[in-house]
Amino acid sequence: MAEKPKYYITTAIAYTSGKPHIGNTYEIVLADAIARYKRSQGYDVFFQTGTDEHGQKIELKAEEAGITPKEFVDNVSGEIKRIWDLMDTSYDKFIRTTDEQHEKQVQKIFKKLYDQGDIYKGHYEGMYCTPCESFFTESQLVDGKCPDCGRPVQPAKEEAYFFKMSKYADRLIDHINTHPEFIQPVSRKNEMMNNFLLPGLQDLCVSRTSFKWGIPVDFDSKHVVYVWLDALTNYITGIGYDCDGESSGQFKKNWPADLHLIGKDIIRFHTIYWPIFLMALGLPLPKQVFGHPWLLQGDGKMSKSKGNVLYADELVDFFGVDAVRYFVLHEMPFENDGVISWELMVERMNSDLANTLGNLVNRTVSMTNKYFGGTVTDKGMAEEVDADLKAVVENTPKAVDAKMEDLRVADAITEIFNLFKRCNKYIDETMPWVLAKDEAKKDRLETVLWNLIQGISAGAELLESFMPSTSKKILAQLGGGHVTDKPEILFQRLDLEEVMKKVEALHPHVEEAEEEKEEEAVIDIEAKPEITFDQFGAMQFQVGEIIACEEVKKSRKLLCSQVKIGSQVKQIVSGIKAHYTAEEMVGKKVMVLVNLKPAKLAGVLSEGMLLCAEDAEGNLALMVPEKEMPAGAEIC
RNA sequence: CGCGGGGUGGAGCAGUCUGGAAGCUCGUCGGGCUCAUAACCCGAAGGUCGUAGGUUCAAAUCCUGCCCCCGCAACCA
Repeated sequence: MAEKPKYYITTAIAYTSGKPHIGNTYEIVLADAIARYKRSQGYDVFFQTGTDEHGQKIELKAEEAGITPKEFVDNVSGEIKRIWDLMDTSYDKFIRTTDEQHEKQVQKIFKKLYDQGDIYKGHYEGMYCTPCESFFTESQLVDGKCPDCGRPVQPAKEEAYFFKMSKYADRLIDHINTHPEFIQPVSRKNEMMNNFLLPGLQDLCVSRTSFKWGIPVDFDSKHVVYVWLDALTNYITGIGYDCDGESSGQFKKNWPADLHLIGKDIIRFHTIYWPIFLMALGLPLPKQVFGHPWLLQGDGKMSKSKGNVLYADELVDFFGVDAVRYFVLHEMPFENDGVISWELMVERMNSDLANTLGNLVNRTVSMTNKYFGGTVTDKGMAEEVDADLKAVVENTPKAVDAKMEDLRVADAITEIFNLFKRCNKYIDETMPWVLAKDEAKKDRLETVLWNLIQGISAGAELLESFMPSTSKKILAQLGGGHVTDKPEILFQRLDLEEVMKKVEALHPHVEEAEEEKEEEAVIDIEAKPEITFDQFGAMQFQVGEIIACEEVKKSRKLLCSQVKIGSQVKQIVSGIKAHYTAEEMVGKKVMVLVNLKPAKLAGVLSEGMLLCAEDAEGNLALMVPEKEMPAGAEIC
């Protein structure tokens, strides 16, 4: 009565700031394929996904939309769940970080870690955006600026709770070294070690006071729990972890997780902070974290501003659920980013799904109907050519298994399609239509069709993990020897031009973007709150003459200029190396914000700011006076 | 000298750890076949494996320099 081995797999929980694009959707489909495969192998699988719903960004988005944060996340979380369901994913639990059970546990965990001295109160020094009244970590900055309003941020302090990362660093380093499979792909391991662990881990700030939409620290109501401590714990709270030792049987059975499937951008959180939190809680670490690559749009990264974002539901409208599943799983290599575009999608659809697979099923069903009225059995008239087919049929499950063991899902699918190709070849080798003309070869013909049906069925069964409904449809059509009388077209070939026309109708942006360049580009940026004249008056602008300029060593973007303003000379560092050389800076008269608090950039003191205009591509242009003006002239 | 990944026929990728005749899918061209969704099968053309050197009997693979691209990190005051 050996129990089936358990397998606990999770995806990262999706952040509810907006509708997920195909890249996000890839992750859930990948996880689903692995979960289904493990189930088919007899594992007792628990598959968890969900949504991460706290944080300032959401608070702001809700405000913009004029609804409460809860209403906002209810909407988006519902939308995400709808897409996960649309993609036919077989998750067992969809957790939301706003679930009462989760929130309660996070509070308890925070308290426990505080009581045992892993969390202490201190001061947070981070980058502060004054207009937005928000702190950001370096990693949240967009191009070094405030991710919300795009303005520069300043270093500042606020009271905060910290987690003593350093206390557990050695244990983590040891764990990573002794468990080479822990971080996948292995190339990521070095990145984590060299960048974060070996130089010494800094303590992590685990609370915020600058916004409200989070789980409150119950013993200090000014603070909410930092989103990562909140989000990561979903992996244990979702299966019934209890901080007071009352964890559910489900938790005891499933933890530690066998696989955390995440995007490569958040590997750091999952291979450093999360393990350390677990150590602090006295829990075992997950067995494996796999940071999968990204799906990118052909002509550059997906971004909403470029208008080239692909959404799962839109793709499904064009191609159907299983075709989209097939594409994302097949096109995504193991270690490098994959590419998706309408053209590639149509190509895969036509060549793999319609031609190789769909047509194979269709021709097999047709022949079985035509020659045997829809029913064949094994007549045992084997010939030499059958051997190779049978060998492939027999070996494919093993090959698939080997690939899946290494999480090489794309390769596993390729193995299955190789089987289908082999079946197509078998038809040409045996030429059933020739056999059909000779009554004496009737039994041989029936054997051939039987072999074919066996082969295709074997492939279809393997396909269940990847394209569940297609798998069912094929098996139903073949019926183990009693085929349907009318083969249903599994995948209809698509005409690329027609598809592109429809896409064009849906997304006219491509043309618009070109027109914008020809006519005159206009840029709308997010409006900032109104300021008073006094606030404006607080800023002092003057004309400055650049008398010397050099590149800042060890920096990619910075130029350090000596700027003459009246009789004094200020040193100003600017991130404009990509747009101006040091030589061409010298002699320019530019607009300078003079009374900005000095700060160090790359260790170099900067005592002001050179003002630039920036276009949509991030090109910069220094502001220069339209007429000759002396250095030091006030700008008002 | 911050860390790391990448540059392989027209397109998208494997191969690099463990040197030994450059592979897959699509596209192109030619042939075959007609059961099938103008599908299927066979064959061919097409690559100095980013670049310059080095090690070796032998280098896409190992070593060194350089040039591009991309992540992370950082520093766009």
